[in-house]
Amino acid sequence: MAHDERRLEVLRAIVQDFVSTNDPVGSKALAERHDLGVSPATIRNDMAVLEEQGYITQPHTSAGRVPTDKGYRLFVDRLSAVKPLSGAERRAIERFLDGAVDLHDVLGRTVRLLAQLTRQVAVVQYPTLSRSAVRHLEVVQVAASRLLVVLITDTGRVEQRVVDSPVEVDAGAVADLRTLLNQAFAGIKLAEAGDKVPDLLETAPQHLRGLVATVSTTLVETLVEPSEDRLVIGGTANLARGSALDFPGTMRPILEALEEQVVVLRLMSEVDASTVLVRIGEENDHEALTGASLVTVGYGSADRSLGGLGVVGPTRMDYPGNMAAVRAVARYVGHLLAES
Amino acid sequence: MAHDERRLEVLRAIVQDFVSTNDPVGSKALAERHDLGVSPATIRNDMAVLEEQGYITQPHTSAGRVPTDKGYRLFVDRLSAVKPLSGAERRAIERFLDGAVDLHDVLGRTVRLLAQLTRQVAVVQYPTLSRSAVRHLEVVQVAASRLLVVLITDTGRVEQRVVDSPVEVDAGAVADLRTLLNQAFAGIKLAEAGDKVPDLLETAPQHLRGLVATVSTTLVETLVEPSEDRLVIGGTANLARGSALDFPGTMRPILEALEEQVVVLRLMSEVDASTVLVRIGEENDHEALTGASLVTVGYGSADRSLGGLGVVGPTRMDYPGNMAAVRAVARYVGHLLAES
DNA sequence: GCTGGCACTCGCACGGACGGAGTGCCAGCC
DNA sequence: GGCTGGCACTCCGTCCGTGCGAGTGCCAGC
Repeated sequence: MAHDERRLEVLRAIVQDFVSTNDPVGSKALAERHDLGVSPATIRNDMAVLEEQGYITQPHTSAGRVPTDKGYRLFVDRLSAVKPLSGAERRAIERFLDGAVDLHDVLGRTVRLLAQLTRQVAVVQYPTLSRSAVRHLEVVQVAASRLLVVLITDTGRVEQRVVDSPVEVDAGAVADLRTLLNQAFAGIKLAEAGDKVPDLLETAPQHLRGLVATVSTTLVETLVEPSEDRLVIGGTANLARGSALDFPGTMRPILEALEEQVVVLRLMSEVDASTVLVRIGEENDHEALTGASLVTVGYGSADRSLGGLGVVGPTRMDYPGNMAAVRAVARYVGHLLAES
Repeated sequence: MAHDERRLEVLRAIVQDFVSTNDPVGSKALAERHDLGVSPATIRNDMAVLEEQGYITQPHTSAGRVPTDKGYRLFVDRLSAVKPLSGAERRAIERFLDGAVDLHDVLGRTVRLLAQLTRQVAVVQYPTLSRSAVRHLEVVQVAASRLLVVLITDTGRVEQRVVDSPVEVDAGAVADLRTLLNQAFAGIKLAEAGDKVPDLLETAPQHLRGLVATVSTTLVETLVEPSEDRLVIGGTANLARGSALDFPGTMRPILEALEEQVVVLRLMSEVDASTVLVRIGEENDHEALTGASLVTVGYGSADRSLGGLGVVGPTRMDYPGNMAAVRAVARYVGHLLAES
């Protein structure tokens, strides 16, 4: 069994060296840079086995070895210790995020912070609407038969919809509508808001029914759609850093996938706040991302995940470091949003 | 003078050919592809003059000529006819933008549309806050001494601020505060909101003064800052399209400048709705953008510019096409926002 | 089961040769 | 005076052959 253990040690060394140098790593360099206690020849044997098992591969005969996706996976699952953040990094997180004036600002700072800490592309999801609850609904009249309805959630999101009323409305009707909507929906999770509509319609006074029906169905329909979930993306310049080195093809499909927010949103839908989720290369369903890795986690309080955040980078990334950064930032953002 | 005219014609041909092929263009190819009515030898003479005047240059001896920034400038100013959009493009604009549910959606669609039409990076600015007027202010209590103030502008922007009150407030105070704020600020341009604060404080009942002061100064201070103006950016994948071909250095500084929204916002501050503004290469103050060109224009109604939008791309871009697209989109967005 | 040695493979960098595209200039022509 | 065809020249990009170095696999020995 000592064999197996050393072999894993060799794999770890290969991953670490390759991540830091971006050169295929050979047996000699490995023996020099790591205290494996054996000679290059022995390492070569181990490498041959690792290659046969599919954990590493050589770009061409007589080049060093490079980890495969499977190799990275093993590394992440069994070989990487959680790397604690440095004090400076912790302080940076606080300094960066404190003083944000609103949700937009918090998430904007978060994405910049993450991009800076990890030197990767960072992605932050707005708190999911369907899991948010209504804090307040505001109705503003913008024209005789046109209303602007503003939804404020308990997570700080503010959404607006313009609704055309079937009939002209006056100030009194607007006030009544506001009261009715708030009575019906305040404190209710958006995912469950639809269930309240029948009740609401019943209690509404006759002359307001049409208006209430229009407004409430518009709200429920357009706000619960997952496409309404939003993303903030930052640090795309980091993609261009190693460009040719990191992404053998081009980085274009990745940029496209990021702009196609739906793709990333689907990935985000799987996160939860307790574990950092790592997807490596081919593990990604989406074709454009098969050359990339994602490190994601949910943020929010213990009992309630608000949304996800994470980073996207080459498979050749510093997994322990990125996992630590993503987790730390998510925790801090979770606290921040729980407070407000 | 016939000389001069033909020389300009040669410059136009060079720009057009170079934009479409990305190869330095030689005298022979020019004579073949354009009806200039003279032989390559003559064209060579003209090219020598154009080069001496600084409109074109050769990457190296015995390569074709390439337009300089100055050459593009002349082309844009005197040689390019406004290229009308095709019917399909016009229809695309309408199809793409109609059906947007709110401001966020309108601008998101706009940026995607522009990126698609021009195949460049597109940038759209949110309606400037300082030029917007207050439509409504809403106050929601989130804790004993913490209020959420929501500002709705006549351009459809919704901004929120959390304000910590110096004293605990009750529901009545919140309602009074709401009324006071709306009385004071409704219809007022944000840029002038600061002037109203003293009046407001005077008319406020004694027991609300502290609260009103805190809230109104927070609003005025944080909302009038130009940094509060926002940008939507899209089509960054287009940067990667020609990458090495279009941007000799890397595209990284450009991505960085785009993320550094302040840079672009400053550029946007100069636009107005009547003329399309083109900045070519070195004409850009910002160093990272000296290899790029910007085509921008303001959007809004005739009497009032709300914000700017435009595209960023290599100096080697289709200026007439991009100018036409940018202008058409800006017009349509202007109408759309004027309605709501 | 580990190690040192050795032959082998292969990619890459270097350098010279070649071809092609394009130019500038000049003499002649309209 | 201006345009044109011809010509010599320049220089880039490509291709090919060589040498070098890194790295491997295998084998015999400890």
